Amino acid sequence: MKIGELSKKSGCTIQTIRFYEKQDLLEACNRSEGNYRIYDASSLRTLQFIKQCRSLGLTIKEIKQLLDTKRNPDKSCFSVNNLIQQHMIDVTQRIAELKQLKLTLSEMVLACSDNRKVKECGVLQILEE
Amino acid sequence: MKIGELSKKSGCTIQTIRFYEKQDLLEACNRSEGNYRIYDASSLRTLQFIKQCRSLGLTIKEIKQLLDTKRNPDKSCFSVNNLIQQHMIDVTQRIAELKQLKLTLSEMVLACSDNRKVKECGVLQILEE
DNA sequence: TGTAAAGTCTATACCAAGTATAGAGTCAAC
DNA sequence: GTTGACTCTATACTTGGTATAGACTTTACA
Repeated sequence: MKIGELSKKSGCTIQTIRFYEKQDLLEACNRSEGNYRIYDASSLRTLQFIKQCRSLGLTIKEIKQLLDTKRNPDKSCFSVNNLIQQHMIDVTQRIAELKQLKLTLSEMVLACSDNRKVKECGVLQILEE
Repeated sequence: MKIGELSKKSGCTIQTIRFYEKQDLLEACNRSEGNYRIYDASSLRTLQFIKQCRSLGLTIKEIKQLLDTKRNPDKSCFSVNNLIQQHMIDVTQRIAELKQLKLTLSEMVLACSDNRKVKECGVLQILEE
């Protein structure tokens, strides 16, 4: 299949597919006579894997490591578990930060009301502290 | 004061201060004979305000709007309240997304254990679904 | 007074993970 | 034969900084 079809089947844009190839996430595929990229089912599976990983927030570098790991089926999967666990710790940490931020923002919302003037604005006063 | 002192007092790096100036967040300040930037207490206050806003996750564009608004003390502060409320909605939304992500990640962690081989890895199996 | 070190200047490149565009070539249908 | 859809490469742009090179200014010390 050509890149347009792969794009539709995977839900990635054409640009993104080419971008992943340049980043060595997707290996360079065969080309048609007219220099069009020709993909097969395996390309689609890899792309879906990449997309899944990206939706978890893994970086391209991390996904590259996962893809490398997958090429050695008999090695230990420790690094995979480790990556996911560390990522979960990071996400947990980020949630905590955002919750604190939300608290701060809610205090700011309470500190003012519409119909005030800028010079009386409770939000700005907090921001100037 | 020169930029190094402003940097220490504000906690922003020298590069960041110059970056904010280029982005029109900090207005161009006076220069010494040797072309060094010379700041005063008002620059420091503005910079602290910017830093505070950035710590809330406001974008440079949004901060610029706030600074513009501050220049008209007698106008309504509606836009300020609106900005913060919308930002809180976004943060709330992001927290929900991250919580869902954390759930997914925790399922993945449970799906595997160390000491498995790559071809048996529960995490990779989920990622390949 | 000379010089070395510290501070500052501008301009440019880099990061992540794409997105957007221009300008050219290819392919299929009518 | 030509129109339109598709694809190609290369390049620039996004965000919020960070890092660097190479030059200039100022300060400290002998």
